[in-house]
Amino acid sequence: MMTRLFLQAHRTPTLAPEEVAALEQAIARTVEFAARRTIVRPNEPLSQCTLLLDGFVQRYKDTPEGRRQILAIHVPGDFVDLHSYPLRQLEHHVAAITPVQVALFPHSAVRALTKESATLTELLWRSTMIDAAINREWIVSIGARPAAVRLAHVFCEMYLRLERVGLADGTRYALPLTQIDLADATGLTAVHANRMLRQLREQGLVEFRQGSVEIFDWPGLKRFAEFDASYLYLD
Amino acid sequence: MMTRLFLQAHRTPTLAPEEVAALEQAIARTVEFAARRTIVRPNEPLSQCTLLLDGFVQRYKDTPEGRRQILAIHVPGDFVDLHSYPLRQLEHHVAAITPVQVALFPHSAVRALTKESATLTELLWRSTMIDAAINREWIVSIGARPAAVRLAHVFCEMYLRLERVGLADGTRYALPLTQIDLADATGLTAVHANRMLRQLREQGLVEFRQGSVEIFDWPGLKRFAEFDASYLYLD
DNA sequence: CGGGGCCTTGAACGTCGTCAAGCGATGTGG
DNA sequence: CCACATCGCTTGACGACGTTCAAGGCCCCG
Repeated sequence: MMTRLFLQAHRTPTLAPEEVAALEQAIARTVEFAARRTIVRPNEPLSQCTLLLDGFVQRYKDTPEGRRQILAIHVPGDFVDLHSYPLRQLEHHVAAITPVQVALFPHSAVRALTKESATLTELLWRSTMIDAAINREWIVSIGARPAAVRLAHVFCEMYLRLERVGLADGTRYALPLTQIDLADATGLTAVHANRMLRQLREQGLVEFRQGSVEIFDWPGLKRFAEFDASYLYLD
Repeated sequence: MMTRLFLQAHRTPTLAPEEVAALEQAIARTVEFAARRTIVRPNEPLSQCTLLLDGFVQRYKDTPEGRRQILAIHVPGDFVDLHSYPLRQLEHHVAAITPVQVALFPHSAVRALTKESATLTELLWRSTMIDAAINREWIVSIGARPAAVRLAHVFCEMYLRLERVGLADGTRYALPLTQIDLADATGLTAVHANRMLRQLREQGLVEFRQGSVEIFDWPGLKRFAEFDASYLYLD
């Protein structure tokens, strides 16, 4: 059951057993990538989609001035580029953060799934729309929240997303990013991200160390981050 | 042909005549809204999608601190909330900017369309993914570009989107926003947006006055904005 | 043992936000 | 028909949040 984590993360709409089977059978093969390896390059014709089975993946763009903006951080159970099915190519990079294992769905198989079942169509489409909802929340964070709040917000979001696929251990979870990654995701410099992380730690809210997060005070962190989970559509 | 502008904006994949007809017949009715009226409220159950026929629409979120972040600006031919079909409710506001006319597609009709044609499914899905690609580019702008460049980038984007649906007159087009709206879209304050607009004007790149934009130097503006249109997927 | 990431901290600077005031246009009610 | 309020635009002065530049430490790896 390669699709187990995906279905655990996306429970609406509910699939019939034969729809689950069809989804499972749409997988052509699995592949592994080493840490920091590129998975998809911008503007190259694509013929398959990538479901993340294990490890962490990022999507990002670089600006001509040499700044990198991370657009999304993906956890196991996420389709990292399902949008390549309707778009046919992507305008951003997709790269492994850690060593990863992925399952590949040929576009032709995705198309076949949409023909077979309107419910399956809805589920796949929905998962790309939740991705977009996360993008929107990041716009709000980067555009309207001060640095420390942005970081706190990321820790809240990643906690819920990882917890949902069974990758949180109480209030602790692995988030194998560098402070540079975190800065590139939140529109900050690494220096300032570092200072804000210290502040969050000293406030007793959350600690980020060596790629892992420990939440000391979940209600306090949520309050500080102005975190409202409705954008994750967990229902 | 209510769907004319939508099909003009989205030419890939190409529909067969009967698919165009099916799309057209999925419209239940048209409705008008006065300027600045709310069209969709967050977290309310939705049963239809809204295609913008005429006028401008914004999507936004408010933070507890009272800052408003605009997430998207929609022009005629845009489906402003097609994502409500798979999501069933939205986590943000949708509101008219100007007086608008919209066409309503019941979710049941959208579902029927996805059953009828995989190509239609792909087209509708694709339009929501282009929306998401625009969200991503806004993340880059807000996260990694200085104020003046952000504004210049918006003017480039809106020019191409409006030009595609025949709403640009040479290098001039209507963009009926206030400076406050522009600031809320770019993560700036109105005061600073005002100063940067003056700078762009004095640099001879672009002028924004009374809800309309005139581009004086398109190549220069594109260069200044680091504008790469591939995220609009115009093919 | 040397080199390169990554993290950490300090100091100085600058972009952008805040506060404040004034202007013109619009609209509403006395 | 005028008085007054409201809204958007504009500009100045000041302050702050975040960046830049710089240096040093730690750790891993070749």
